[in-house]
Amino acid sequence: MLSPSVDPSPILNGLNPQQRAAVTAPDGPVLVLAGPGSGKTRVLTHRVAYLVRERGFSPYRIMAVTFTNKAAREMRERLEALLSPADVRRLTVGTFHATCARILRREAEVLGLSRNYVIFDAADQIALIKQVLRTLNLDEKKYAPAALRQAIAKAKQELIPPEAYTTSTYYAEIVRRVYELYQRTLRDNDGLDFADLLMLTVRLFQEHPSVLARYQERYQQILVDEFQDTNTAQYALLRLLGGRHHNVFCVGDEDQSVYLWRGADYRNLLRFRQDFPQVRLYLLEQNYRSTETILEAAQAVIRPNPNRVEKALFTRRGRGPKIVVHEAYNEEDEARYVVETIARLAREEGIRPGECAVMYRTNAQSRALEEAFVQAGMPYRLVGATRFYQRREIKDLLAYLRVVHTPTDWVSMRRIINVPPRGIGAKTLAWLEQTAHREDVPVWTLLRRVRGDEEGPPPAGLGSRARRALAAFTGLVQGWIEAAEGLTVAELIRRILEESGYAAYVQDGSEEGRERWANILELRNVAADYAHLTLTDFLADVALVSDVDNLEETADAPTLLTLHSAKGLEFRAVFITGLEEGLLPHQHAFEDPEEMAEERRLFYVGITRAKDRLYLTRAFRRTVWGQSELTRPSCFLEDIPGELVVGHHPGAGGGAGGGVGAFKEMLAWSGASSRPAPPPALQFRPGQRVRHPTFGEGVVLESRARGSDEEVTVNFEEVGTKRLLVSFARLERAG
DNA sequence: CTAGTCAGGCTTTTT
DNA sequence: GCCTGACTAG
Repeated sequence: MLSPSVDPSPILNGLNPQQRAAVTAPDGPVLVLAGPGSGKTRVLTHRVAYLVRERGFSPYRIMAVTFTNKAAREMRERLEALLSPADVRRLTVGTFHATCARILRREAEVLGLSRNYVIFDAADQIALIKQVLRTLNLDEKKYAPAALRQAIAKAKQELIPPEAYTTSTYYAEIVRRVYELYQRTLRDNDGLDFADLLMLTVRLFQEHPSVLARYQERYQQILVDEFQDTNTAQYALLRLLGGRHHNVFCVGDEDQSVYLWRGADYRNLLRFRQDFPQVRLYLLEQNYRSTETILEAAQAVIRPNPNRVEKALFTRRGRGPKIVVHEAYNEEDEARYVVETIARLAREEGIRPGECAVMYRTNAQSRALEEAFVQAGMPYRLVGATRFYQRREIKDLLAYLRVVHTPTDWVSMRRIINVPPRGIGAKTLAWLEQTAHREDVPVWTLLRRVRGDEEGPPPAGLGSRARRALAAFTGLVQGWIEAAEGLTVAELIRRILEESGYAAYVQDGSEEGRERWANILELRNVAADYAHLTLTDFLADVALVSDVDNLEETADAPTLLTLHSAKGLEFRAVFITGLEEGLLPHQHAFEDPEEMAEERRLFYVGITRAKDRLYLTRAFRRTVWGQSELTRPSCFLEDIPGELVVGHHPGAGGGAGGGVGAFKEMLAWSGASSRPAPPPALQFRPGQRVRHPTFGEGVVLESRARGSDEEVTVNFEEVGTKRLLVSFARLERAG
């Protein structure tokens, strides 16, 4: 293991020549074009370590920008092996958004911004847009808040403020008017949305050259991961910050650009080469992740995309097993196939469930999969969909905290002013909004007048019941504001939960209520973990974390996630489900070749997550909005060479004609006959007593072969009837 | 004012 | 098929 040739620098140990060249690149702009699994993160990390240890840069002068918080955390962890803890702490490592948030907090005054601004996430933005629509007397049925949000975000990403928003259509005129009032209301509430974080930082630097100069001097080395995903604002930021020292080190892969819709522009790769003419180019073509079979399939899938530079990717991992294409009857059958195969992989190939991932195009597809996992009694980890921070109870509690933090935040207050119900209804709300608007004061001021805390015109037009309800609510908030000073965030949460009646409101005795309460306790635990954080910091951090960031590595359970969230991750076995026309590629892509190219890249990202085994599945019938419909295999499947694949390869066309009865379809569905199922010897019999580690003891009701596995139905004493797969559920005979 | 029922729209993808 | 918003009875 010990090599006789002593390498002078441990930082370069174990790097291949291509990686080494990139890591040791001389000063000046650098662009590393890296294929999937080529050790991008490694190169980035080692470059940072190299700059500190070999080139003598202070960690304080280095900024590394990643795409997700998870990537940032991973980078820090890797750096801890190469640098001293003190050095790692002094580095600036984070996402664009988090980094900008910090800069803005520090420089708030220059921009005339409140230092205690609150970050509005997508749901908050929607709520605010709805409020704006009401004020402007616009019908939210006609002007979808989600579409308006998208339009506003797009403008901000392109650094277009409301006053510069030009319009040529009636709809665009509406957008402009909504954007204008949205932005004003946002500021009145001391709020910044995601796009603001970037746009305002760019503006800060553009309009205040002395501030820019300070940051240029501080960050002499800038490193960027996933460069292909930068949008106009982010790129402008890089250009500004790197404008003096030109030491911008970008790593990216245009074939993995999947955020066009979010404003990402892979043409920034070209722009970068124009704006920094002395840029040095490095290629990383060796793939360390996947087998030859998987890598070849991936390249075959991406090749048809126009205007790309072909990379000569290669791997030394050997051929590996073939890719399995599986056609299931419907989405439930597809999900069962996935669960059973994961079980089989664990049994026969030593691939742990935790090393498997199940991917899909849309979040809606996760339901059928989840149900299959639950039925089999197999734990799973779900990324996205019902995101923790988007759950109602979490948003409610955060709204309470925000109100205590900034009582003039009407968007948050509106959310919880009557949750739990305390007699403040629609009429009272309308009165508050109108009066506040008419007198041009925050609602909070009005509330204080109602309670008599503040001098002002008497509140006319309020009934005595409403008045009492409002005064009581104001008293609660006032109490928390006063208490907040001396309390940790966790203690404040405890008090709010109790005094607001929210605890009792959630714990209504139902199963759902228990779950919600558990989520609330989890948030309180998060707060307790960060006991040193002030309420301001806590709220800021919470708004910027996403689900992938908190992916626990420990539990041995498969991960369910969208293809988008899969970026940057790797798994021994990957299942890509729903390979159907209209789903992958998605319906929206058919009119626009650009979008179609992005769908292809998305599929490419999915394939290249797999190290050893790749499964591509589809359902012959799929339920869309409660209607079961026939599907057609994804056109992408045809691009994978037949010799890389076993199983059902399209070409003969799976879709049966219309007017065929369900029974005939079942026969026509080739998967039905081609599934070999040698029934295993059954281990359990009805009547037997069994024990399960989490469900406790129970009696077997039924046991039957399911594929190559055994499915047992058990009536547990504590939790009732469950269906379990023997290979997963750690079921023992008892009694 | 609340709690219940019902109709209609909805699904890309996320920092 | 699920969630949101509108409507209705108490």
